[in-house]
Amino acid sequence: MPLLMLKDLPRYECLLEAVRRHPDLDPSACEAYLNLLRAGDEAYQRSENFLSKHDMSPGRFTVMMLLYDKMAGKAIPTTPADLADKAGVTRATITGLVDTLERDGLVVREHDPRDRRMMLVHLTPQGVSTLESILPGHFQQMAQQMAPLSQDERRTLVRLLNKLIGAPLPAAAVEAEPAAAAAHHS
Amino acid sequence: MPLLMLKDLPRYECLLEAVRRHPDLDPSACEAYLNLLRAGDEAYQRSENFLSKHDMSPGRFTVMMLLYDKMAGKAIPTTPADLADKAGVTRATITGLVDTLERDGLVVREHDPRDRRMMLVHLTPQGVSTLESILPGHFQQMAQQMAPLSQDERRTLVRLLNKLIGAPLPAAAVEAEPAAAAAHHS
DNA sequence: AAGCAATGATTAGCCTCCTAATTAGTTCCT
DNA sequence: AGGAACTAATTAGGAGGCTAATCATTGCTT
Repeated sequence: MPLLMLKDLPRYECLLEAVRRHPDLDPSACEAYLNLLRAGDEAYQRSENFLSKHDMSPGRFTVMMLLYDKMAGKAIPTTPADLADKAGVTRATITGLVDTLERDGLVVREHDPRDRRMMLVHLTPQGVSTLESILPGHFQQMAQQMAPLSQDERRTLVRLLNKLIGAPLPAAAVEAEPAAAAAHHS
Repeated sequence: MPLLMLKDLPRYECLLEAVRRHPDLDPSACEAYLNLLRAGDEAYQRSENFLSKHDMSPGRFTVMMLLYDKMAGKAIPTTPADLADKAGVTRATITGLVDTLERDGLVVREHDPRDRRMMLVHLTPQGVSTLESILPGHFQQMAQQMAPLSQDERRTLVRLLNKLIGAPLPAAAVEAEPAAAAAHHS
């Protein structure tokens, strides 16, 4: 949830004024950027707030969703490394999340019999039923958050956001950074 | 930076398929929601990444910006409570951030002479110059992130996001309220 | 067959955020 | 004047991120 942002976004006129002292400031970019962060943060926090009522955090929920076979309602055994990869966090983070999920009886770890370096994590029956008790509310919650937009507006929003997602940064201009972070070496 | 989300967003067909088992799922809402979170997170992380090169975090940066008089380039003394309020975090969080900023010589704390319960935090000259050395890059960074969108698209995006920001939640339905989905009482 | 590099998971230590409890100082009320 | 109630800031402890270092197992190489 940790965003930490301005509670009140600056008005557009203020941005225009600020350009006088800061010629690098692009008012329309800044406005779009701040609103994007604000909207994303708000959506995130609302979900987090919903999940917390079920003793769940976004991280825990994500892990459980990854272990859950949506169609069959079954548990899929998965390695921590795979979970980390799919969730987009480090393995160390997965270790911590699985620790608490296991403590709460929602998942179990066991050694992969073929390669004892690996663990296999999967939902317990209790984990499955807990997850299934949360999902309907979670879906409703998403639907409510997007309720202010019509189908058409949602399509437009998705189209615009997709222009931003994964857009390659000019990299050179962001900072003198030769071939480091943007490279394909994750 | 802590978001923890699916690295690969589900394709729309998958969402349609999932509706079969989960009737509460609204595919277009879900798609819009996931893309919003993804785009917001990506923008946030890029900024965080930029700031970290200057030994700065979003939290530290926000505090410094709040202490900075944009027009005059001066330091504005502010109480921790006021900072917490404007930044949208708790006072305890501000205490921690100001601790490290003070340790690094970027801000100073002093007692308010009128009311010794209160502290006044303000930027040091070093804090001002550090901030001013970061700002141009920060502004460029925002501009680059929004570069894929035209002026018109930015306006549209802001308009759509504003429909979401601060939209009142039906509240009743978000709470644990299973069957009565259609009934919105307030 | 023994050693060494690679791979998977964990641990350790740090940061930012939270809530709840504590400490310090002010104000208000007889 | 002396407490009671309030308000500001901090501390304590927890969660979830991160990176870097460590431990365990595998498998390759000689």
